[in-house]
Amino acid sequence: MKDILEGLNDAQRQAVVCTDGPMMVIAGAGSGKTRVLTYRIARLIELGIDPFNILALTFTNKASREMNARIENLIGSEAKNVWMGTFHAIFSKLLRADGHLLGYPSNYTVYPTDDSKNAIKTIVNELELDPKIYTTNIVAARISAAKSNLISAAEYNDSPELIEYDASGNRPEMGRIYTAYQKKLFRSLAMDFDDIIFNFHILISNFPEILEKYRRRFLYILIDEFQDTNKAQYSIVKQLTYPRNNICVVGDDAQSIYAFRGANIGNILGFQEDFPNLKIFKLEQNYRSTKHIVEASNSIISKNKDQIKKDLWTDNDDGELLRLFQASTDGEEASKVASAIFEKKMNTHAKNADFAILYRTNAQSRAMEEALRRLNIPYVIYSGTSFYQRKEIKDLLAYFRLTINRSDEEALMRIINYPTRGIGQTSLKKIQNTAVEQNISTWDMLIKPQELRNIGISSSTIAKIDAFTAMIINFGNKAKNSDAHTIAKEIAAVSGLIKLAKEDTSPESVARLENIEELINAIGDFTERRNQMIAIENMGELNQDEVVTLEMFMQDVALLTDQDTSKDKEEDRVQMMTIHAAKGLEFPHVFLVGLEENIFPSTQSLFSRADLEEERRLLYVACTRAEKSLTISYAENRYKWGMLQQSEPSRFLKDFDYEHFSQPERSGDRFRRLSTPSIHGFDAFDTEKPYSRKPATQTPQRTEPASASTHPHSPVPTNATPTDIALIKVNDHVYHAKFGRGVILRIEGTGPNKKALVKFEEIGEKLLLLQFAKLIINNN
DNA sequence: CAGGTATCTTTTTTT
DNA sequence: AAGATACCTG
Repeated sequence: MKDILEGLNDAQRQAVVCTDGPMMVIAGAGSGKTRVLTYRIARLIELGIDPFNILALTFTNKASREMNARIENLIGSEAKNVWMGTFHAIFSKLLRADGHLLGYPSNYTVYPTDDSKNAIKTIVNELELDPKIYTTNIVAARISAAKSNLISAAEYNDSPELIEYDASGNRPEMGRIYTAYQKKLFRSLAMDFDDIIFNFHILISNFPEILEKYRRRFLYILIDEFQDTNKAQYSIVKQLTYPRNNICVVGDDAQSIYAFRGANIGNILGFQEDFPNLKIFKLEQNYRSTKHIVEASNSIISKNKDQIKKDLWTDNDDGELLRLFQASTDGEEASKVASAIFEKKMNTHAKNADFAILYRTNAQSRAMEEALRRLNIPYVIYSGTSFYQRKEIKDLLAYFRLTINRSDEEALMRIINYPTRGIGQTSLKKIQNTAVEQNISTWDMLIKPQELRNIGISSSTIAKIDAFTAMIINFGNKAKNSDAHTIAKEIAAVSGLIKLAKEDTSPESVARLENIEELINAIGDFTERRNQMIAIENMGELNQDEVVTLEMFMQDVALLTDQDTSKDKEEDRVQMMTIHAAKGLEFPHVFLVGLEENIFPSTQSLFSRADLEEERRLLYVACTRAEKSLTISYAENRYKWGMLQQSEPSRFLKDFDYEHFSQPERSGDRFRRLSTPSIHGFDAFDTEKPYSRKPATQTPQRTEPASASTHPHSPVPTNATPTDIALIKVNDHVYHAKFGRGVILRIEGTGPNKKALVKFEEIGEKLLLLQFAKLIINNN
């Protein structure tokens, strides 16, 4: 026990020692929060708490794996028995056990985002609604928000507020779509990500005996990144921990970056009200970064209004000054980053893995990749879900999914005619419609030849359908008794997917084949690992009944988003990822690229202070990842959708305290640009300015675009409808914009930099780069 | 019904 | 620039 407490500072130790009752740790960036969590769990176990009674919830698989490893380091293999995982991983597992009470079998499918969006698209189609109004993304976001806030489809349709909201947004049918969507999911015996949380909440709310069971099981509950929990998650945890209230939450409001997913910062603020005898600990000493980095980061976050007062400090050295540079294009930015890494490696003998390149959006990785490759610097991209989103992988997974759950409609539709086997759109549409009418799954229709004949499917088509269903049934029978690796290989071959990939000899197709092989290998690894675990549990005796099935693999797969696919683990590579993915991680040298308006902050966050503050917290997260050095950059021009577009430096750059920066590399003149107010009209709603700070370099000077009179235009009145849509008329083209009702006042500039000054009722004037405007404005 | 070509749409962020 | 989709032809 002594050992465990050693090496902790006072605040950390107090938090670790306090084992019972509700407690909250407000932990600044790099203050040893994971340390507190892992030591606390280790201590609980040493005090004699059964690890099976401890529930530790995280937000990423990566975080839970790391924590598990660290606990194992402290106390050995008992750590494995802790219930540790993401909210989704843990509750989906529990739903496999008890979901039958809600009508879900244990082999229900988890729909990845793509599939739920596809289902929504189908529904909008079926209900004959306008897909331009009911766009998949908007509908998906509404449904997701509803579930995160524990609003069922029925409640949604009963809520005057929501009805009013949707009506005023010109989307009165939203509730109907939600209802149809849930019905469709249930018919497919599928849940989307939000359903996992939502349904588990229903389960414990409607079945007291189940709630009681879990209350007795989870005597101690710990939550990492508490600031990222949404209402549904919080409600579950609150119920589970009652009446013992042995709950420990760890978080940092300054690092809340998942509001878009329903994360509710109010959970942190309200926690104290829910647990009056709460003990609060603050970790404010940063062990990770140099003084310059900590202080520069503080200067950023201090510009936010909504925050819990905190004073992050460090005892570490001043370290290097931060660097900021400008490049003329995204390509040049990438080359500069690559050469900087190259040089630093030469000068300091740093390893590749000491470097991280962070960006706001995944799309920015490409330029970086090319530059690194040119200099032969090895890299790895942590791009969340990308492997599982490749077409060939989704195809093969769809075969697996259908093998396990034949009601899985998205999987069925994806592969019933892929590779092509002569089952066409028209027949399928007919079959699907009939299935919907009879409220059975499409699969159940497919296996009724008589019914198919009745609705006019030709006998040759029926024969093809029979062959297909027979194949899947055959897979299903074999999958029950053979191990995952064997059946996976068989499915890949028999389905014809491998043959299809081999027919084509293009490099892309070769890559596809490799991906298929990689997935199959991953399943092989999985099978082996599980077999070993089973063998250990059985003391080496191999029990014939215990086969590692494909179903076991598939239960994990939808929830894996990290790169969990075995390949090249600890190799020495430069790491590239989005800032979101970097949360919780640290790197000696960080390059933060693309600090430009409309990227960072993102276009979609420009119109509310809350969104803008979330972007600023994201910047704070990015900066605090760095241990020794931090280099920030932006490009003046950037390729977007294949077009070179002008970019402006991010407004956030002027939030930094420049005494922590070295002089820009060539001319002092560059800082001047930083203070250029990026967009007219921002002032109209920017309640945060004026910022009271003295720039290290000279005072901002507006570099105004070409005079307004270049292209005199009479105001174009809008047909403003009571929606959030503006009509913008430019050169005889009429566009719909999503900024609110507006009128174009004038056009400025020419060529690629042409801008329109638009007056919006809600937010005042805004200068839209027309090229850019085209992107966010749908042509009517 | 399949395969080709022309046109359109897309980008926040993640479980 | 790339992937999805709509349309067209055999």
